[in-house]
Amino acid sequence: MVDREETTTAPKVTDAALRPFLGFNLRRAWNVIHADLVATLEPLGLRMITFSALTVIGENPGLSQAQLATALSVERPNLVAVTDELSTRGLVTRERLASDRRTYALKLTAAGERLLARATEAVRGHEAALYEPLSDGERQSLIAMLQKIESKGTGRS
Amino acid sequence: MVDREETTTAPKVTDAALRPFLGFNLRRAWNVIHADLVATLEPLGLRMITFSALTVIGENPGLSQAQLATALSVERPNLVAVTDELSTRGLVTRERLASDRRTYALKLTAAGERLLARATEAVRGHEAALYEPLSDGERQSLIAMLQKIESKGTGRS
DNA sequence: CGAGATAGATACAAGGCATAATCATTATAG
DNA sequence: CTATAATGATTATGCCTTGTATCTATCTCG
Repeated sequence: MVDREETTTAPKVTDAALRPFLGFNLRRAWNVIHADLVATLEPLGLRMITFSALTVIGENPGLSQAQLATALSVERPNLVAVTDELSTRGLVTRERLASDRRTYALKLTAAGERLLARATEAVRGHEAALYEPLSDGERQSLIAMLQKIESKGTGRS
Repeated sequence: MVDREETTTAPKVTDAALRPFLGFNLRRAWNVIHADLVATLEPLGLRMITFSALTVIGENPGLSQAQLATALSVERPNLVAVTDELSTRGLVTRERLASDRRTYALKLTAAGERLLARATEAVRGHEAALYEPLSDGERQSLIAMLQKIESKGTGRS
């Protein structure tokens, strides 16, 4: 076999030049969280978007799909499949408002409440594992810093 | 116009139930950074992936495409279009290695070096604006915490 | 009533990202 | 030395997510 080392130049490839950038580190951390979160929700038959939708509906019963889309920062058309799925699975009810028959009032069913409770617990556990190297104070400060960064933008992706 | 308040139920939709989750805040912060970063690189004719590639090539001259793919956490096939573009634009050279004529040695051209320098400066400015609400110490601690979270994962998305 | 706006839905296009298969080259085994 | 396996680069392909344009039904306002 041939000597793998070039003996003259860099034998290992580094990303040190990208490490000082906040965006790079944020993206990599997101990759880790995302992969773990998907694995956490998959046994419950949920995706990130359906879990988020359940959470916001549970917090704001009776809201419309347009309001939900705004809260989740997704376009209205992309929410249709989500509410269809949640409705078909019997997790959410869509009732027409008497005052405005264009809009739906979204509410969790009893099954939706139960699944949301289970999913919330699962996600808490998932986050606790990722949070593990951080102290309580660090976690709070991390979220606070992320929100400060978020506030610098217009809010849309 | 009609009174927007329902006077009986929640007039505003909140995402307070999602705010305690690290993943939610991270994703929102990423959206802001991503949108601003795209806008920053667009005038230079760069995308995130091409900027990252230029940076890593500049830091590791002579590396192969497989090494670059690993460093950037992208699949090899998806890197072909990137190196094609950089090569066509005269920013990067692809030279066959005499020792192994399968692999390319990627290097920046003089034009590539110049564009990378300009882009790096632009991205630094972009990040400085987003960083603005944070102190120097907070920025270091933020990146350190993100790297701790990243280290909890397997590294793949 | 008629113009304009809004909620939801549909259709469609574009980008990101992963897999499988292919080709050329190199390494390894008999 | 020849056959086989392994690797770098490439192509083709498909999935998933997300955005835009458009349509219908309904509501508000003049």
